[in-house]
Amino acid sequence: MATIHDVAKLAEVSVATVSRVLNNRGYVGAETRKRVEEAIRELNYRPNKVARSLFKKKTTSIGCIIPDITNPFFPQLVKAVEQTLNEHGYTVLLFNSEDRLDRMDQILEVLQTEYVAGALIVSDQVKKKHLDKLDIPVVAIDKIISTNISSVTVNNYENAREAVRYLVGRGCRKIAHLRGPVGVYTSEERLRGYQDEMTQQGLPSYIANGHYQLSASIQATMELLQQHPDLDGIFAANDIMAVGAIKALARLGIRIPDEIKVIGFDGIEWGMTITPELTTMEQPIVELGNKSAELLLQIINGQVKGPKHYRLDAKLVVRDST
Amino acid sequence: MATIHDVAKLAEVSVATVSRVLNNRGYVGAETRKRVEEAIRELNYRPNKVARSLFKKKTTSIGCIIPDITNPFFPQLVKAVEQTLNEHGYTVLLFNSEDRLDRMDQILEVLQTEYVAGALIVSDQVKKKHLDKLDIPVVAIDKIISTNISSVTVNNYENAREAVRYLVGRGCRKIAHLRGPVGVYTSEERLRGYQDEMTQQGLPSYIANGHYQLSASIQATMELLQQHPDLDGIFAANDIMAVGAIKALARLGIRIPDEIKVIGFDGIEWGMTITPELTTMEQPIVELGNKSAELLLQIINGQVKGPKHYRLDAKLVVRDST
DNA sequence: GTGAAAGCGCTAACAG
DNA sequence: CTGTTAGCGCTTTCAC
Repeated sequence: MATIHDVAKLAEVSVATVSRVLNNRGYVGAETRKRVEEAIRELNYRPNKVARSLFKKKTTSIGCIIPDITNPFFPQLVKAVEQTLNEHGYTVLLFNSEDRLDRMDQILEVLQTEYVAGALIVSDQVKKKHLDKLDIPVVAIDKIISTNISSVTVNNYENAREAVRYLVGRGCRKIAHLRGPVGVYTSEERLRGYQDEMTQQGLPSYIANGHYQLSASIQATMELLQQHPDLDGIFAANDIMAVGAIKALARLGIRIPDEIKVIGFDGIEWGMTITPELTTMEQPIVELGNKSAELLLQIINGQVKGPKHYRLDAKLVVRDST
Repeated sequence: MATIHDVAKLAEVSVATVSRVLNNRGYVGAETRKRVEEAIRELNYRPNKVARSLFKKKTTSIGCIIPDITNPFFPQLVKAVEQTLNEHGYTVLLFNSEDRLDRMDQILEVLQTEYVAGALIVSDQVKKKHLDKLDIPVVAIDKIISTNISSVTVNNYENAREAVRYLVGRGCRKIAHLRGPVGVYTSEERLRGYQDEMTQQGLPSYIANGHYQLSASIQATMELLQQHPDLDGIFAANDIMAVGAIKALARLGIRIPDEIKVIGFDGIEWGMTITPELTTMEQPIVELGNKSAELLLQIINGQVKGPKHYRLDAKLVVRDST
């Protein structure tokens, strides 16, 4: 690998001049610039990022922390994030935290000593105090960590109400909710949306916990129907649980959507592969990823002052389960 | 952030001594060591990785290049890789290449200038010559790039034959193969396995291309059955296509497994959520990821000389589709 | 306009 | 056993 010195020697200038043309900063004579560019090409020179980082105390890597890479929602998100970041010359350092605080502490320390330029965090466990130690720009995705930490989230509450309203509009009156795990931001918001809408509609609530998981939701659905055989609608807080519900209903021999209608939340591809295909509130995952990455970049470049909070909307996608 | 100088000053020693206790290299008096450790703790000092990397010309990041993060197979792989690597103090730099060569060139250059310690690559496009430029250790996963580049793969050929044999054992005689994309290593190997086994069994072959994709495989299955209504078995080269086949069969009103049996290849969770649940050749994904990461680490640490090639076996998992 | 030189934080000879 | 020193490759004052 050629260094800046090699280029300087070949172009018969000082390293300072090479650095100037590299960064397009300061005055450089047209003649000189040409000679330098020539030398760069000839040596196939690429500036060493590590050396640059040491001086700048900042790399072009962005830490991206997600709780569970095997949940299909996150890879899609990461893909969008990665795409935007790569376009701007940044690189993604990926961390799978399992949303465990001890892992998180480790990760945050790594981010610090690796001089990452910023971090994108999806976590229910991280609180403001954890982030206070580190002084790099952060954007929270999908959950709000604190009002003074920027975020891009989905309108879980309102969109959940919309899902319920849709079911009501399709004639459902006894609608159960398969809720996600306790303490998880999105899960609590969707639950709140369900409850408020049911109350406003003057309808009774039936709630079971499916923990955002397949097997748990199958179990939960079974129990729900045992206790309330006359349910005519299920609003699952995510698609995986909706798939579980449909699986349980199939086992019980209950016809969808005739006897009972099912709607999910997320919009993962998976929902389209089952029979009947799943109606769902589709999250704008790509937009969520792009927007978060762009916002972070803006903060890094100082193009934006205080914390910003964006809220995107999920969109109803009607398929065969309703 | 405290630097090594701060520690040295507080402990009243030179930076060299601090460096020695940090790296556990060279002689350090017991008394001195204690004072240094004390100072480190007091200042909550963490060595700066970037500075260290600049000197060593090597970071503790490992580049991980995968073709498609939205294919559930890869996130599972990345998770296993990440886990092993993190345990050893390494960090994952993730790149989604779409398996496009132009992206790949960019990525390889980044790996170079970022001083990554090594790379894990899943790609059908990358050839030996691309990797020759860069002189960092590489392990190819899931595909063999060249005999002198280490690899960890799955026994696609033999395991495909096993899948076919199983179908034959269950009484199938007219077995079609939904093949993956042309030119993709795993896809070609599985196709070869299918063909050889069918020939040996003295059975006729029926092949359609599902491109490893859901929609394409639905289409392909429809056409297959239109031309050969008497098929009694389908071996799909991956689970996604198997899911597509099952979906197509459902539309055609063909009963599984009574009229036709379906087996996939991969073992992704998805296969368990559809009805009927999918029989498949389950790949040892976690082992694949762990093994690759370990091998790479060994190469990095010089614990292993020439290129090594490991081949793991997929395992038959019988569920309801056969 | 351009160059010399200091320094980012760390490691590894080389002395002593 | 411990300290001094010279860089790793780059950027940025500060002179000229």
